[in-house]
Amino acid sequence: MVSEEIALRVTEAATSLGYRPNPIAYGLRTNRSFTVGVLVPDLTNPVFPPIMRGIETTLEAAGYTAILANSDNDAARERTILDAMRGRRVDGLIVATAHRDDPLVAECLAEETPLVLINRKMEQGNVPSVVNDDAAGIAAALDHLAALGHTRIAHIAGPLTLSTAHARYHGLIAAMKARGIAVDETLFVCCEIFNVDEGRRCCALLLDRGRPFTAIVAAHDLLAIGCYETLTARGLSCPRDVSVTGYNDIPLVDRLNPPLTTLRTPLHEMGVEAGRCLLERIADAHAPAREIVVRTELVVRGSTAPPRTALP
Amino acid sequence: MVSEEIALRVTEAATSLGYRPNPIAYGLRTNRSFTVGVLVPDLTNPVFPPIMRGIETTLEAAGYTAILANSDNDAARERTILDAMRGRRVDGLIVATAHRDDPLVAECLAEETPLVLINRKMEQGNVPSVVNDDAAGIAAALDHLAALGHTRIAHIAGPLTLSTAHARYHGLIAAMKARGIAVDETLFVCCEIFNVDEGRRCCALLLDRGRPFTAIVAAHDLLAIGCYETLTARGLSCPRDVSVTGYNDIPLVDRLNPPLTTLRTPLHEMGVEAGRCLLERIADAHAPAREIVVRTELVVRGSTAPPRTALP
DNA sequence: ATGAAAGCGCTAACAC
DNA sequence: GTGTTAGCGCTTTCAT
Repeated sequence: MVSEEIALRVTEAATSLGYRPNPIAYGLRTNRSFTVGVLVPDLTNPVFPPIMRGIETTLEAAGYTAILANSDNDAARERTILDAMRGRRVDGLIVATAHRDDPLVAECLAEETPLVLINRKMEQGNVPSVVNDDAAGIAAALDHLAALGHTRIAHIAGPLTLSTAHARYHGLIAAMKARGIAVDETLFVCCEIFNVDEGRRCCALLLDRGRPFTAIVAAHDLLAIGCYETLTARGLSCPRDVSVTGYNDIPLVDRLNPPLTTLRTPLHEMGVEAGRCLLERIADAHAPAREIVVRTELVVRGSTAPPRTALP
Repeated sequence: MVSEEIALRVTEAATSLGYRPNPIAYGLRTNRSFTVGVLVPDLTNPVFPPIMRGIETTLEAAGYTAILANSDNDAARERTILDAMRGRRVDGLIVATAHRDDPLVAECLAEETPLVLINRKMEQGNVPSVVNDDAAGIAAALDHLAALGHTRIAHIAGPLTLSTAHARYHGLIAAMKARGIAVDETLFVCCEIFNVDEGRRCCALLLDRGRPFTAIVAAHDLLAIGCYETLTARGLSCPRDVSVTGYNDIPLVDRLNPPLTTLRTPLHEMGVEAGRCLLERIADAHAPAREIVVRTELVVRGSTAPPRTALP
């Protein structure tokens, strides 16, 4: 309607004058912030940075930015953060802290805040989520150990209120049963958090129980590293005395002594999918809640070997 | 002026009705977003998560939230991100990607955007920054190696456009001179990025030059890890044939084979300080630009030992 | 089709 | 002091 040239000159003038459309004003009017909240337990856990980058990749392309917060596994903090994020009018939420039955998530859902769980899923409620195939992953670890000849297998599980921990725990039991391996629940212990200290503590607990075992399936690489330490402290050698497997294949575990046999999860890809899934929900709050399951791959390294003799 | 009870009832009613002050409207009116932008090269580099957490700690207490972006060391991306952040009307910027002479930073400064550099500083321009004492750190590494008896010492530096790399490079040379150790610049090589691949490549380069050395001072832990790999690949042993030191003490380097001798930098604290410093600048854009220098501590582990014989 | 005006939720400036 | 109003920069609605 107006000449091309004029249009161009106007645009030029605008930029040269330093004009930038103000997203705050835009947001006020349209009631959107083009911001999404990402809630993780602790960014320092090496699984989260790649996930964050994946999320960023997707969101950025769609003009969204992420605001990140760490809950440190503290429900009160989680509540504060979630409130603050909703107060800031985030357009959606990506939550990596959810428990299998999480009132905070339920609340967000009730308020119709678009929400996607990552590395977590809800027991019920039809919440979109991105997870890896925990049962298959843990079964692969078990298969590997069984093939090496292990039959007395211990498990350090995560807190069973977390879906991943729950799925790995029950997946392992199911896999053991399927393969005719005796399930001795005194060889199963649950940690409180996925970190090295807890791995150390749980491994000691296992050893102190006095029931013989030749392998430990840990529900997280950091737990496996804790096992390394306790084993060393007790004068035991991995893999000679005890084989250990981890979960997630975080950076540098391939260079530990011994290199850790673990399950590789495509963390970046999970982040990408979570972002995509959230954008879908933002576009249509009543879109069907998809559950995206990514593949997990066993990476065999030096921490697993045939059993020498049952311990202790 | 109005009765306590009424006031309480009003507040109650407000919350029960789900009222939340709208920060978007607030921001539109006051021209503040209570948001700061944090720009890092790559969150996946283990130095950044603790820094982020430190930043978060400070900002959160002051009611600010951080939006994070990764530049992947790409100047064009950096520009896009910075534009996007300023477009979003961030109240300030924390930048970990700056070069010693960075036009983008200069531009932000010219626009009077409050800005703090972290783990970087500018050659000139009086920009507030939080850094560790690179010269002292690298000198501590050198002292340690010298005390072990090393005299032929190689250095894998970072890109010299980065202030940390620059300070470590020149700090090392100064320290060598001060101790009467011959400075052979053919034993110095600069990498392009701080990562394992570059460490591998640079170590190979050093070996291929054919000048004998018994120790490598790497400007980053990831570079040191790359050295491990090349040394192993060439049939050399660390620390028997070559001692290696890193920088930053990132997680798990204490559990490598051998455990890495490195310099511990208080990353979380640096984040906290950067946040604090930025808040100061936001409160008063013309506050004096402080340069905060945190202490660095040498952590001696298994990757350094007395020299056996000069290589190759 | 095009242009004018109202209003998003809040605060700051202004009268009273 | 206290209550009212204008207006932040944008979109959307409503006249024209």
